[in-house]
Amino acid sequence: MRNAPTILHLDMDAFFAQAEQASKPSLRGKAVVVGGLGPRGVVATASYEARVFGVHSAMPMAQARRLAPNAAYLYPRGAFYRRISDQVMSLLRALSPLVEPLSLDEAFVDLEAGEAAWDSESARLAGTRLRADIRAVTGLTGSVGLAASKMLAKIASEQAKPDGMVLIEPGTERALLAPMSVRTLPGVGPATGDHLRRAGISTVEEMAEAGEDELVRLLGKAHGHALYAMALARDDRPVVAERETKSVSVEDTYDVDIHDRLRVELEVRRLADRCVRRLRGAGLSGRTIVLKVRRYDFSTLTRSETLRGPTDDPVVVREAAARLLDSVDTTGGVRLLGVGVSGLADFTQEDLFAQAAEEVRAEGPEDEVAEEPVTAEVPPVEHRWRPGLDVRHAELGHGWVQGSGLGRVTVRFETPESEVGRVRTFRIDDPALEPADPLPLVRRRPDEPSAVDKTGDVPVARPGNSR
DNA sequence: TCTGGGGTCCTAATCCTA
DNA sequence: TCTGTAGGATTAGGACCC
Repeated sequence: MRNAPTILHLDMDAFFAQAEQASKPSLRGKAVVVGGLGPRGVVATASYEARVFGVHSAMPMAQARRLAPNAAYLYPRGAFYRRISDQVMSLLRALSPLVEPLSLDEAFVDLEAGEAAWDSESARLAGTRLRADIRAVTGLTGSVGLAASKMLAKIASEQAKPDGMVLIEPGTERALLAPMSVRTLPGVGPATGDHLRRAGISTVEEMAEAGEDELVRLLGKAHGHALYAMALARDDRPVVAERETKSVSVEDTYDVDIHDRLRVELEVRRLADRCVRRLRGAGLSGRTIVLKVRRYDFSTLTRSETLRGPTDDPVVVREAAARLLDSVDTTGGVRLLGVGVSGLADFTQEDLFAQAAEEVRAEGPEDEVAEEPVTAEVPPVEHRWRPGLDVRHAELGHGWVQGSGLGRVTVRFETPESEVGRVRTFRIDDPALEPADPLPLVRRRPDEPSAVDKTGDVPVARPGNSR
């Protein structure tokens, strides 16, 4: 492990919720919950104002609504968040070539590799500048952790939240970790946490005292060794810039359980097509097809089949998924279906099954179905006016959907840079109203110096919308 | 109103093959 | 040809992460 705190972990604060608040002035300072709004949705992100009511990620949306009935509930806008994420990641890559994104809103940066920092002093400076740059470019706040290892940098950013920075001085790590809950360590979730607690181990110190052999006995070889090292604050994992994809999958949870076997088969076909579209979009093909079924009682099973060679042929994936479904009993109903492909290759090999399917197709008339093109799915009408979506009205300009139902849609007309806007209600088929792209959160004038300018001073952060 | 979606990694059983 | 075995590949499930 290095002896300078030059690994940086960035974590955007309540990212989705904060982005929505920055985008919609009327939501600033208010409880905002982003997630699935259907009957089986869960919370993706809750703003800090919503967390006061006990709402947190992964909580069933129904429970969140009971706890915070007056919060704003919004659908996630993935493309919008991705755009902001790209801006943030660019700022990180300006610091170092070694940037490891963990998700849209989190990443590790090896500052030493980028010669952006070499000791505590320079690391602190880099972190401070980065936070200011993120604020200037995106209008949002992120928290920064600095330490000599990934694990500690992540723990530091957790402590820094929201909108802060924490640096863990080398040498102080073990003392800092000792009193913390075992759940602080990466890789200790609910199951492992319970397991350890039943063995009388609840703090990191107790873990270290238990010893490596005992942890291996309790948790298995890989997990035991890894967690013992973590408990001693030993973590040599490097920051890895390019992690290649190992699998591609899609899944859907249905609002009500599906009982009809034909409908189940139809859904599996659609999922297979969607999965292949994603696979091809990434320029990949794969050998192993996986079917996932979650039954009415939440029991989950997977079935997989490995082909002789990689494929990205929708017909081949559809047929494999259908074969796998044959071995699954779906009486009683299913709540979720999923199709995935693993064993990926970044080339597309003409595989034998695809060839066979091609030959059959050339002959029989029943291949109308197999010929069905892999087309984009058109969203159902009721999803056009999802809460949170940006819209544009011919006369009233830019706004967002506050709610819809009973043939009406309620729109608030405001933009990231405007005052809190007014609300108007329209018929859902009003021709003056159409979906719109999100507006940028920070408008950059052409003459404004770039926030990434290395020689310039730290840009002045914009006022407002901190969370 | 119980429990999303997209991933990764590990383990253990079983099967195949040398 | 029969038998035993070691090791890799496949399969299924679970834990964890954001």
